[in-house]
Amino acid sequence: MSTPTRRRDAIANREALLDAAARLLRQDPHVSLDTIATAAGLTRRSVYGHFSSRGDLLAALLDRGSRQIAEALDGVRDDDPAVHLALLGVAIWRAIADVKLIVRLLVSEPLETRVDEAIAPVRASLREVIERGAADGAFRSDIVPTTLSRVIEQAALGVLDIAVERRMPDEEAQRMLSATTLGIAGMSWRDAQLAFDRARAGVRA
Amino acid sequence: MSTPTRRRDAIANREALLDAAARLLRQDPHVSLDTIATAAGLTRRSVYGHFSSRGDLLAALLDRGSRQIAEALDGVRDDDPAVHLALLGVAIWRAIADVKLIVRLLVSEPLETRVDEAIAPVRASLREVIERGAADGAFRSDIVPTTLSRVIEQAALGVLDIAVERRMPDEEAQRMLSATTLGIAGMSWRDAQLAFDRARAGVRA
DNA sequence: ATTAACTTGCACACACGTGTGTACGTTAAT
DNA sequence: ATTAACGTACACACGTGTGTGCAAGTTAAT
Repeated sequence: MSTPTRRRDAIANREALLDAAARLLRQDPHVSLDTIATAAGLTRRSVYGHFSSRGDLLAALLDRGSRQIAEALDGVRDDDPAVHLALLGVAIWRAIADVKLIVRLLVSEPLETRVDEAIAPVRASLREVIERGAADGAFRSDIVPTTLSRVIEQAALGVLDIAVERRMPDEEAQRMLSATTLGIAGMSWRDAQLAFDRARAGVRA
Repeated sequence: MSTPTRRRDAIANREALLDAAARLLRQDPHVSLDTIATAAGLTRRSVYGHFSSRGDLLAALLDRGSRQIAEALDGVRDDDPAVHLALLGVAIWRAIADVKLIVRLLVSEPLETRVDEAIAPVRASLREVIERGAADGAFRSDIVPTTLSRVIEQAALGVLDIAVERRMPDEEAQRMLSATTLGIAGMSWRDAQLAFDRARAGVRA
């Protein structure tokens, strides 16, 4: 038989490991496999039944995250740069949870190139909208788009930290994310609010 | 003699250790004492001549940082909340470099209470100016000051990361810091620019 | 020049994390 | 009910980091 006959409790455990890893790595990028395994209801030994090494687990986490991001990125497009940026925040809000920690791993793990690959589409989308907004006067033009998008990205991760830490409801987290990104982009908070509302209206429709 | 006759190369080495620790811990909160010692031009063994343990070194770093912050905080005051916030960023730019990493250690090290104590004055000052700005209409009022100041704090740390990583000149880093903080606070980027320029003029005078 | 402070180099014990092996239970498949 | 997949419990080797002891060297003091 060519069927590897994967048992369904096994794939559930694999997901549980990835979930636990995502949650714990967010707090400390150096959590031990033992901690992760225990949190997932397994033993450290059995982790190696799913992943050949620690790095392999991280790589799997990265894959899952980037796939989620790619999905979230679909359908995000608007002629108004402000609305577009707000949409970007809303769309990514859930997807980025896993990838957030992966950015943190940039320093400590030897996965830099793969991480860059995974985040590249988001960065590209962000830079594009920043440039467009600067061109039509909605966003600031005193900071080069490359730098500005990095700052926005970093700040957005910070907001996510706070949102997670305070267990904010989705709506509030999204509003905060939009307030932060649009604010750094250069908009006054009243204009940013309008853009966010228009973005939500568009999503709902 | 009650004089412990501290040798001046010893106190220089102690400073070198703290400097190296500040620089390296910023990149990775788990750097080994060996790495730190070598970067400071010493041996791991001799570290224990200055600090009784790893935690003791971190505590010393924390003390130095909070003292620097307290100094930087003096003389930061302005009737215009926007100018005040911009001034805060400029004043803290250098001082916060050491403390930034200490915030990161919040997770992994058992220094939480001391860290909170060290940062408390900054947070208080930040919250005060946020409230004042919201009251007079310069800043946003759709987010509670407590949350807003946390977001600004987090974003400012992110900007510092980028500034350090890109080796930005002081002037640019300060401008970016002000652009970020004032932007999240709710100002349009043109208004924020004006406030920043006024802040710099005041500092220069 | 002599003393005391400081640093070095080596040694060791200890804790913790990773990766692997093996025998023995459990659980999902057919 | 039987089989194969999966998990557990114990084991070990290996690497890395911490904290300590001690003898010998180097450097700043007086």
